[in-house]
Amino acid sequence: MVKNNVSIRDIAEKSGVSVATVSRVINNRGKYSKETRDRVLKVIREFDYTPNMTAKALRIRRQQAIGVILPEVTNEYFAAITLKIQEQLFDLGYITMIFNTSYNNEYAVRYSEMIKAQNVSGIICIYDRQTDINKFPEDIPIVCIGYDPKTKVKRKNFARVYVDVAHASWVVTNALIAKGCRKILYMSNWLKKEEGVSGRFLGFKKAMEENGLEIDKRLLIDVDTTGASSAYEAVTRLIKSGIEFDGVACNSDQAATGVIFALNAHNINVPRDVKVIGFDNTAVSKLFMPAISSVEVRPELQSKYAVECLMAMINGEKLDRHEYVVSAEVILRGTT
Amino acid sequence: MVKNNVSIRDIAEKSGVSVATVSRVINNRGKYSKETRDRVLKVIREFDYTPNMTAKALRIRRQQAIGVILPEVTNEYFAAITLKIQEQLFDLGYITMIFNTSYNNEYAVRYSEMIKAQNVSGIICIYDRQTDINKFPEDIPIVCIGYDPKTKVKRKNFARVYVDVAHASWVVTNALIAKGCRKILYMSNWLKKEEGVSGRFLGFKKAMEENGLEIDKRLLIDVDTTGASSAYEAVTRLIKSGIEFDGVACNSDQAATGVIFALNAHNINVPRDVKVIGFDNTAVSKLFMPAISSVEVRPELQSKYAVECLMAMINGEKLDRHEYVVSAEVILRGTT
DNA sequence: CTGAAAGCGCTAACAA
DNA sequence: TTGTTAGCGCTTTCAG
Repeated sequence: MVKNNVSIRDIAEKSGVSVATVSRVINNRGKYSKETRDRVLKVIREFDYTPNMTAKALRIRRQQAIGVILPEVTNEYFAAITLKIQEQLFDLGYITMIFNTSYNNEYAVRYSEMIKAQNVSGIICIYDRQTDINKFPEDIPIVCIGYDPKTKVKRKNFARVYVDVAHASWVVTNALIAKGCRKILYMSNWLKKEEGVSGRFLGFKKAMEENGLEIDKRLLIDVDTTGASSAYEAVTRLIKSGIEFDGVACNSDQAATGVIFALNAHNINVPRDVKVIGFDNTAVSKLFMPAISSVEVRPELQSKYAVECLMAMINGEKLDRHEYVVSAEVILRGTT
Repeated sequence: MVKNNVSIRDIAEKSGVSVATVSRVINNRGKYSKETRDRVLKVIREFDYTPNMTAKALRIRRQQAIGVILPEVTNEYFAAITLKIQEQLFDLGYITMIFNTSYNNEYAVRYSEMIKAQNVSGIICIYDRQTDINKFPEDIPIVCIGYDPKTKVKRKNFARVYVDVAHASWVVTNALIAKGCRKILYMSNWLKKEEGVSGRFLGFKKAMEENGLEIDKRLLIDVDTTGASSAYEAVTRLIKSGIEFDGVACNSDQAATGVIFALNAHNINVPRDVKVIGFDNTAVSKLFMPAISSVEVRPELQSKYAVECLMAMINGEKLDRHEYVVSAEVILRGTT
């Protein structure tokens, strides 16, 4: 059982050296003989001493802690990133503090106060299109995951990592076309925005054009893709109104399940009659039978980049670049 | 943009009072006139001052922070609890630090060091049958979620909240029986343990006995229920060997999907021929069509209890009880 | 009602 | 190579 009361002074006394020396030993700062080192280390072990990080933080004006701001941990993709971040940070001796914004910028603003008060060393923000990162303390390094590369950011100490969605979408569309699809249903919950800026639609458009295929406006569906029901209804409507399609590119696996159920309900076979691809390669895509084709966005790689460049900024290293893009991979399974 | 440099001394100077008074005002400690209060508050706002929590933590020997130890945030149920905990703690002015054990007690032990070093005010441990809570600093209040009530714990400052799984299982079994099931398949990934201690099997057994039904040993299935495939294979084997059953009680929704797919593959209709109930009421149960009947274990209520009694312990209040049990609710949907 | 001052545990500049 | 000491920003006792 860990005790909570022995301080650096106790260790200094017990090992017959000064606190400065103990501090040096603890932090591997050199300037001590091997003998002192061993003696101090022995006493530390003996008394089961753990340096008080609060005191250290106060002194060096930095907590060995990182704030992770994300919409909701309950989102599988965000959770996967958060898990990996925490693991990596732990190995580096950092604590992970989490803050769920629930897609509400008000929250994010209040969090930023707390984060400042905590003297965290850095922030990782999993972007939700709502959080205004300009509200965060300017001297704290911050990296955004999923932050739209087109958004201009003025602050120093900033980097972003994001998925090359345009390319992923291009690959998805090409995969569908290669499987014989000609009339592809494009489903998104951000269609209006995407048509303007987002890469996902651009990749789709490019692939269609390159293959000499027309985009049927009626097959551009803008629904809530965080669940299955809206997708189910949308597809049902389409079927009933006799609009034909032979491939579906969804921006979530949940939507893909809705699409598949709707097709099945009308005796349209997947993948024979219609091929379907989801997004994020979540658990449900593997749970399904046939397993749903999807897009792997490599949360562990995103976390890796994020932590690496955050640490670089914290350690005052010059970043060779401020944008890390991870390319997604299309996983073809039973629904194509 | 939040600045990071103004201290309590600055506020004291600017408002012409001592730091002691500023401190009193900040913490609503009384002993100041309304005028001083207003003046101080005005200056605080003006300078956008946020008290340095690290300094405070050092002084009062407690961080306004709670450590949440859990197997993995990627588990939907754990994530739901974590999300709610973080929200509540934030409202109470506490930071949430997370630690994923990955079901590995080694990790948990190393976390306990870090937690001690951080002077957290309390710990919430979402139990995974692996973590040894005796390894945690003895003076820090701790509440375990899901901790088996039969496990003896000696430490002070300890409370647990758990689901009455026995009752939930009893209700599930009764629901299946009420729907006409007689040969019920009981699926678990902890069968051996359950037959000994766990309440889940007890509830099943009780309901069967009360209804004069025999438990068919061949219908007690012990497989990995964290995914769908093991359940799929187990059910397929059962069908092939001609062992009949008309109801399935799973301990996860993932397993339930595997069961349903296996049945469908053999043209066995759900719910007509076989009724299926999952567990945890996760997203996939609602995604499915027909939606999968499941058991709602109220993560938000579990979080609420956990945070409440943790706060009580932190504030030195005497707990009226050390066990909080939340009763689960069976949600009947399309598969029954 | 208000202020002076000690000190939480640590780091780092400076002295030896 | 080692020690002394100031001070990080805050709370709290004690004196007024």
